[in-house]
Amino acid sequence: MGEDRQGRRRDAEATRQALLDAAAALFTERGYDRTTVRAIAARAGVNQALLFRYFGSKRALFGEVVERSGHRQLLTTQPERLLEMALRGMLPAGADSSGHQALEAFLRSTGSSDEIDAAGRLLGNEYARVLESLSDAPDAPLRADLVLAWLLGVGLMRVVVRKAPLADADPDSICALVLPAARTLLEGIATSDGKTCRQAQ
Amino acid sequence: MGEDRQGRRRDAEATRQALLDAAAALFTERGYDRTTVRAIAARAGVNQALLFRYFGSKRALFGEVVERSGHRQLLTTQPERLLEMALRGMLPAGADSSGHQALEAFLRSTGSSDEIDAAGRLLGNEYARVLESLSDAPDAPLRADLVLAWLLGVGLMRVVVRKAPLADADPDSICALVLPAARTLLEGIATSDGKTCRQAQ
DNA sequence: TACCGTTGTAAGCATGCGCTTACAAGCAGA
DNA sequence: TCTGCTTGTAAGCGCATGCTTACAACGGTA
Repeated sequence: MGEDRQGRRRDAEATRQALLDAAAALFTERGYDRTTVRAIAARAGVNQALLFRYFGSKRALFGEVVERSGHRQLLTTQPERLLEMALRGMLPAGADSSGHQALEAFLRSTGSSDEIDAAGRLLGNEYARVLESLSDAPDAPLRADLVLAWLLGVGLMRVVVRKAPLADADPDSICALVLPAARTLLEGIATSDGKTCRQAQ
Repeated sequence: MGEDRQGRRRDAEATRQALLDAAAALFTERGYDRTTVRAIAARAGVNQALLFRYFGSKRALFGEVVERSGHRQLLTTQPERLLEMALRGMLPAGADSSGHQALEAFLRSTGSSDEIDAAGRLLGNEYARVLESLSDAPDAPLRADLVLAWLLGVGLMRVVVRKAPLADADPDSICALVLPAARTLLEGIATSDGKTCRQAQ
């Protein structure tokens, strides 16, 4: 354990980044509650007192982590591809485990505290706004939320509950089932009584 | 606070039930980590040492709670109605807050520990088996998991993240959007290329 | 070289947690 | 009434946590 940390021995910015990276990794792996400041400092190869010097508190650190990786991914993904990218980000089969790390970190941290949930709400708002832009329906915001809920639910079952067969299914099969349904939901035209025009047979 | 607890002053079965009820309520409200054994005992109006006498550990208590309310709901709901009942159970607008409490308790507790996740997996298996029976598709188990994931995701956004507009939408609107799509997913026949037969308009 | 703010360190404080222990009070059978 | 098991209680143990403090080492500047 303990990352590199070679180079200049005294470099505030470098240790800040090391802490940020270590925190992102641990929050993603274990969630907020089960990640201790001692573990973060240890993985970063840094004295834990520095964590408080640079970030003030564990919660503030979490906020910076989510904000950083959340924005980073949203900004580099084009809207039409967000749905698939986010879904595949929930399916840690591919090597690109860093993709949409923020969603996973948040997923493992739900219910830890009101501030954590609030941070998640902000992140969710950004994702929803993008998804919403893909829909013409009058209730597009609600539809976007439902799609986002599905993404989170799949992630929940897959990475934290690890329930078979979902946890073992290959990403392509999942995408083949989820993406068309999600797109239908986003694109579907609502009738006056609130039901989608497609009947439930 | 402290529930009734009148009647016989010394009644092991009654205090066991009081603890079970208090634990169910608190786990549902706050999740596993944020619920303390002291709080459970206090709400039950019982000395906390008794909790350990009767259940051995906090985790064992959680297991009994989930098993009890999970089974109870599953046994009293007919398969065809499970989907709607479980979904509405996630939307705590109606007064029937006790419905599918187990799913909500689990939802707020994900990631607390491996044993907790395992308990959730067992519960999920039971729900999935019922949902799966509604589908004729060859990959019915996976489809059932995806539907269950959606239910959990909606609950996550609604009760723990409380993200608008999903959190504020009325249950009927949500059902009108989710149920047809979920039923389509369950009933839909997969074509050779993996897309459902119903086209996206 | 002498200084001084910045960066790093070791130790510990206060708190809340799950859980245990030692003991009192109630109740049943003799 | 006496005995012995069951039920309830008060106190606290040991530990891990987030966070703080007092101090040492470094390195640029004068």
